Amino acid sequence: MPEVPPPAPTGDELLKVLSALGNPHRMRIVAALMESRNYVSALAREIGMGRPLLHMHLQRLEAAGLVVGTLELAEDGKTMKYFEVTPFFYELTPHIIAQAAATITETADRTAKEEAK
Amino acid sequence: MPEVPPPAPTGDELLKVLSALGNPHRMRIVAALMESRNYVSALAREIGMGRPLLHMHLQRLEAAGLVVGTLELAEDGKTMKYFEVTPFFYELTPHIIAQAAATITETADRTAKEEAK
DNA sequence: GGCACCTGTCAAAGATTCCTGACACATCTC
DNA sequence: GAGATGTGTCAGGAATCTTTGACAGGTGCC
Repeated sequence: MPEVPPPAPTGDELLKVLSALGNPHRMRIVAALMESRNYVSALAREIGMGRPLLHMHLQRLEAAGLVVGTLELAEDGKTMKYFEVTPFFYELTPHIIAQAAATITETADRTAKEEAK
Repeated sequence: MPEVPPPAPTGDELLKVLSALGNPHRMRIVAALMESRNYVSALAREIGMGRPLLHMHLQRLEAAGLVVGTLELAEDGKTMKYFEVTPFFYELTPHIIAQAAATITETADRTAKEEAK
C-alpha cells in the first residue's frame, strides 16, 4: 500500500510549529535533545541557559507537539522531567501554506495566554 | 535521472523562513498571492491592511525568499510593484532542524537590522 | 539541621515585532 | 493646479516575546 498523502496541518497548528521552530534557541534545544533525551536542569547546563528560560522554551515546543516531557522518578527519589523530540514531519510549500492560512481561527492569536485547555 | 536528495538549508536560512511564515498575516499574504500575483496597494485593499504594514511583511517574506517583487511599468505610466510567491519547498524533521541548528551564525540574530547586504 | 539537587512559577526589566499616521516623490486625468 | 493612484520611508506608540533573579516545594545525604 502506498504512503498516505501528505496530511494538511491546520493553520493554528502550523502556526504554532513554525513560530516555535523559528527561534535560534529552540532550534538548538531540539538539536540537543536529538542526540539524547535529557532532563531540564542538565539540559540547561549543557546549552548554557537559565532554567526558567529553558522551561519556557520547552513549553512552547511541547505545545507545538515537537517534543514531549515525562516526569520520571530517579532511583534516588528525585523527580526529574525528561524531554525528547517527537518524530515530527512537516512540508512547507505555497499550497500547504495557503491551505493552512484558510483555517486560521484567529483564536490562535489571542488564546495563547488563556491556553489552559 | 532521480530526484535530488532533500537539500539541507542553512540555519540562518531556515530561521528566516520559519519566522517569516510563522505569522498569521504573512500566511494570508502568501495565500492571497497564490491565486494571483498582485501589486502592493491592491493587495493591501484586498486583505484589509495598511500599506506600510503590508510593505514590511512583504519585505520579510522576500528576504526569506518566499516571494519576489518586480517593479513594473503599467500602460498608464504608473510604476507598480508586483509580488508573486516562489515555488519554495522545505521539509521539517528533527534531523533537518538539528543540522540547521549547527549552522547558525549568530549573526542572523543581530544582523537583521544591518541587513543592507 | 544544613546542603545539594530536582521541579515549578512569578514579577519586572529588556529587546523585538507589529501597526498606524504623516510625509515625500512620480504620473496621468480633469 | 487639484485630485486620484502608485511607490517608499520614518517616527512613535502598542503589543509580544525573551530573559533574569527570587521564591516555594520536594527528596536524599552528611
